[in-house]
Amino acid sequence: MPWDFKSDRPIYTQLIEQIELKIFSGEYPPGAKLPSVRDIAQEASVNPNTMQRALAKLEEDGLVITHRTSGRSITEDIELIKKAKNQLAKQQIAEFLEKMKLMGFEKTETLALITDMLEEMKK
Amino acid sequence: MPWDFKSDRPIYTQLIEQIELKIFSGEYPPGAKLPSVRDIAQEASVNPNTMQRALAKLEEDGLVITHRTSGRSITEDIELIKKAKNQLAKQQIAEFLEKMKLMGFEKTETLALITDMLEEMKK
DNA sequence: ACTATTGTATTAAGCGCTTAATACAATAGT
DNA sequence: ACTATTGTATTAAGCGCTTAATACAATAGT
Repeated sequence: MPWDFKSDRPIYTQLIEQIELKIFSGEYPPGAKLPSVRDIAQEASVNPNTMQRALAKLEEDGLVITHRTSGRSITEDIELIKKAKNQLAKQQIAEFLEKMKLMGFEKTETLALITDMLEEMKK
Repeated sequence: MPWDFKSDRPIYTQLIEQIELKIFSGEYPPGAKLPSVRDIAQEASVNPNTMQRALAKLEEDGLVITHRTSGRSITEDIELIKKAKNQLAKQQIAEFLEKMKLMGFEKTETLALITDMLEEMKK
C-alpha cells in the first residue's frame, strides 16, 4: 500500500520520519534487513531516487547500515535507537507545547485538553 | 524582526499558521487593523506576493476581512475565532498523539513525558 | 564462472514556491 | 480635486523537489 504523505512537506523528509517511526516502534527491529531501494520505493509509491535520499539521511544518523551489494539493515545498536527515539519524543513534545502556548493555552489547560482527548479515544 | 521559518515547509503555509496563532492568542485582537501587505511582508522579511497568498487563505477562512482600499482587519466574529482555535488545538493534539503512538509510546507513557517536561519548564 | 540483485550516479524534464519588478484600480484622507 | 496608500495582477527568473530513464560497479548466490 502507498504510504501516507501530506502535500505541505517534501516527500523525502516524510519518508525519513516514517521510517524512523517504524524503527522506533519495532516494526523494523534492530538488525532487520530492509527491502531494496527499488522495492521499498515501490511499496511507498515514490521514485527510487527519492527513497535513496531518505535512506542516505538515516544512514548518516547511524540508524541504518548499508552493505554495498547486499542491501541495507537496521542498526543493532539498541542504545543508539533508544537515544534517537527519546530525542525525537522530546522534540515533538517541545514543539507541541510551544504551539499550544503560542495559541494562548495555559499549561494546565493544555494538559486538560490532552487527558480529555485520551478519555475520548478509550471509548 | 524577521519571523521564524523552518526550511522544510513552504513559507506561505507557515505565515498562515503564525498569523493564526497571533489571532488566537490575542496578539491580533478581534477587529484590529492589520498592517498593509507591503508592511507586514517587510516585517516578516518575505515577498509581498507570498504574504498576499497567506492572507488570501486567512480571508477565505473568514478570520481576516479585506477592505478594498483601506487595508485588512481581523474579524470581529469572536465565535468564529474560538471555533477555529479549538479546531486547530484538537488537530494539533490528535497529530501529536498519533505520532507518539506510532513511535510506540503508550498513552500513559506519553502523558507522563509531558508532565515531566512541564515540571522541567517551571524551573 | 555466471547472473541477478544490490547501491549508486547522471541527465533532463516538469512542477510549485519565492522573489523581483512593475503596473493598475479604487478610495481614504487631505 | 489631488495624492498617497490600499489590495491586486502579471511576467520572468531562479531554486529545490520529484520523477523517469538509463547506466555502472560490486558481489551474493547459484
